[in-house]
Amino acid sequence: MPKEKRTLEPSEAAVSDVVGKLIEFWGFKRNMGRIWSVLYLSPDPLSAEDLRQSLKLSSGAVSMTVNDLLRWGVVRKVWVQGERKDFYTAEVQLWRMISRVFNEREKTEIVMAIEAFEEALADVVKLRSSSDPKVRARAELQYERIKQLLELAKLGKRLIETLLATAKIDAEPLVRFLLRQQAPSSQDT
Amino acid sequence: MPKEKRTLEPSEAAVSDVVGKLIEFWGFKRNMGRIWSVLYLSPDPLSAEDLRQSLKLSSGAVSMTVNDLLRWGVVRKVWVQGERKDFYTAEVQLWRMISRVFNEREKTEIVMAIEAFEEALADVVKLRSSSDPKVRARAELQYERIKQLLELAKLGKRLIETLLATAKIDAEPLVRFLLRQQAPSSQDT
DNA sequence: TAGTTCCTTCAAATACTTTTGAAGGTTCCG
DNA sequence: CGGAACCTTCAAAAGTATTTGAAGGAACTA
Repeated sequence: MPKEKRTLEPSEAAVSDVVGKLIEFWGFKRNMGRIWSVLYLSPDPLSAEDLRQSLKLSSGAVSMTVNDLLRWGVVRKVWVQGERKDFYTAEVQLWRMISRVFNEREKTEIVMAIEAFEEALADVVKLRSSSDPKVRARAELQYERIKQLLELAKLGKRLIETLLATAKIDAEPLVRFLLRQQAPSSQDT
Repeated sequence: MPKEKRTLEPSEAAVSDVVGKLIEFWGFKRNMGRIWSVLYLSPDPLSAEDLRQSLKLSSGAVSMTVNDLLRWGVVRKVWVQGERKDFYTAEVQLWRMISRVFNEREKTEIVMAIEAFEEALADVVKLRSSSDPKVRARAELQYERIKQLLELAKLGKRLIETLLATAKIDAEPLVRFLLRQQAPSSQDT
């Protein structure tokens, strides 16, 4: 059993850093992205110790971060023949991962926003029949504006749902739609 | 000149809190969302002082946050007849706002990721012709995986570009596409 | 049972972000 | 010029989030 392996290739380090940044930008912990990437690029499952060495993390950090990843379903625990410790692999189906996250996080978030906007809208509606013309005018404007927000949120919700459906049926509506778009004039920033 | 106005209606507070949270989730400062919302719901331009009182912020926070919003082009400074201080209004064109942000932030982010993936891919390609079969196999796998990431990133870029185009042409391809989807079975969770 | 190995937990440490408010600058006005 | 109103800046404070590593527990082996 080799016990050497500890450092990442430059390209592996680069990828895990980029994914780490993206994922952080995305609202997760950077190390979640880094660990996932290392697993994703590894031909075989890795142990917590491997990850600890590759990414220079503390044992606690590896344990906690890996558990986060397991909870999000983007990493899996695997049993390796004759090994006592746990090994991990990355979920390689990118769409699946993304849809899981969208479903649990983005969707929840937006659904809550929609509800809140609806409530606010209901409050404002009451004021639209106020006897005070000033109040009425104000309510009228706010009604329109909140409605805009609500519509935007609903549009967002639909976009997310479309993405989710896409991930399930795999590469269906949205992806097709987007791919169809391709080949624009020529500009490439 | 009335000097009373200081507190928000419950519905205003609710909306600004929701938008604040959304915007924070989104990677901006919560107060950016809160201030923008208050302006968005106000029939007329507000001064820094108005904002300070409505949201119980320090003068410094208002100044800095409003400047952030101005820089992002989602709030505008306006001159009010016979007033010495500055007044502000919210950009009300939601699509415009969003597209501006997407263009400056998301797109930059993803373009950088694409470049990094391409570099990593180039590195790995070199190893594909190694004489060591182990190295070769590893490189082969990593090549495929990084390519997947790259493709995903490019898909993301296209999605963003579609959104941007949408905002310009206003309510064109994507919005239509999404609206077309509408009217599913009935569930409204 | 005792000794290993490994994983998890959690309080403390560190690092990062946001907010505050006082100091300083600018503009305007009398 | 002097004072008032306003905006900005920035160092310090407060608040969050992340990371560490030592302690403890579980599972296995001999």
